[in-house]
Amino acid sequence: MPNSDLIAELERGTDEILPQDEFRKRLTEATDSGQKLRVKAGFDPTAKDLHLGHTLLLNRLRAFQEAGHEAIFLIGDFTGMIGDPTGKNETRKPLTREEVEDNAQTYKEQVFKILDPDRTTIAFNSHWLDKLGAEGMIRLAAQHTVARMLERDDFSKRYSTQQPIAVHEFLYPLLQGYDSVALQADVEMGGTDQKFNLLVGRHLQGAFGQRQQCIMTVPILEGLDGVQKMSKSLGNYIGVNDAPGDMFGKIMSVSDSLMWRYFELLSFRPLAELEQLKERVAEGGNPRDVKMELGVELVARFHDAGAAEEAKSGFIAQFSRGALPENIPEVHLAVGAEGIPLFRALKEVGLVSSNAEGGRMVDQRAVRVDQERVEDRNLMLQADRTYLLQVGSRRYARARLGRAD
RNA sequence: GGAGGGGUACUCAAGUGGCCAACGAGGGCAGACUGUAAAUCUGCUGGCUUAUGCCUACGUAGGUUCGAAUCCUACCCCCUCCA
Repeated sequence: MPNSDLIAELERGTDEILPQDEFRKRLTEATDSGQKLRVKAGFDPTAKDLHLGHTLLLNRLRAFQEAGHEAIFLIGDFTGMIGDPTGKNETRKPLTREEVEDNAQTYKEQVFKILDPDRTTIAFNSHWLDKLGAEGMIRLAAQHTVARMLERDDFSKRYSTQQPIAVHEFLYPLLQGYDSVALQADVEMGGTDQKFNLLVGRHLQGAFGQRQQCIMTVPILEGLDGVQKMSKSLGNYIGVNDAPGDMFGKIMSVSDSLMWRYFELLSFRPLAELEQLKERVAEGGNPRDVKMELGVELVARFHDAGAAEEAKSGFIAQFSRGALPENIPEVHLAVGAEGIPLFRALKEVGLVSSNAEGGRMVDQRAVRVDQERVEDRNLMLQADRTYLLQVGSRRYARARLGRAD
């Protein structure tokens, strides 16, 4: 019989567990009989870089691992070629075998920052889906009805707003569900947006005469904007591979209300401790300082404690005291004897994407040269000199001007 | 297969012969204010430097016209209803 602390730890940060009493029952059974639960979480190999949103799931998986259960990290190399229909109307280009393997490799490196490699089973669903064949596919498709497919929130929404739905998109939930059959999963977890797919897996296991998996959903983490879900394509993410300074900076740029959300979902601190932090702020403590603690915790998790402290002090130096960042990229430019106008140099150095934008930035008083604000876009930068160029408060470059002739 | 609706910039969305590089909103970027906060306010948000200029861009390809996102023709794609 697992104690209630363990159950709470496994269920921490989840959105829904269906059916919950069955889950607890199976957990008890497994503990009593010394059996391991097979806990599956699938990942689409199209996204190469994991971000903090993905880690919510990994944290749960790790909790199961620590409780002695079997974590199955499923790489959807086959299903990735379809692409989960998440409302984007762009068609995904199929990945080649090499790309999939390449992505899988990158995955592993990132995933094992959280999971214990010795206790993780990695599976590729092409293993069994390649062999399924047209006949198997049709048998599979016969297990579900169009009406039930259309129940999926995403499909019904698109259907009613006259967005296209391709037939093959219906196959995705079926295939993902079949993964659970092939793996004989006891528990499957995913984001709340996966609920439908997870339930299809449960349904299919029943159809194939298996004991049906329990499903566990974790919340979708909001991105840096605090509104949309964290995703790479929206550019509002914190990647697990982000450099310590970037990671820290991104966390600091988050709004205070989002900070609490991040604390709740990402921090490993006990809930009681979070209450204390909230109290501290309520009593007049600066939320910024609390945010720094979150930054330190997360940077330490994905890098190490030393990097975390460095990121923090670097941040304070740069933004609170206005010092220059440490690693300013240096770019060599070859210019004529007359030099180069500022707006053009900004483009050449890569700080802006076009000459026109460079000019605009200067006009908007966003540009500094050697730390002095410049308002003349035509300012000539001389050859044989080095200038520190700055656009806004985050974009820096050192331009070393050599002679072209 | 038939009938109808639709395809405009990062997204949504106006525009139905010149005043359109294209209203507006969102997003993004920048400035002010700050805690690199958030919220708010302001500006910008095709390219070529410096041009009453040129090029690229309103699904694709042609055409009409002094002039087209707007009109015509063909084609492609999406949606709805009918079969």
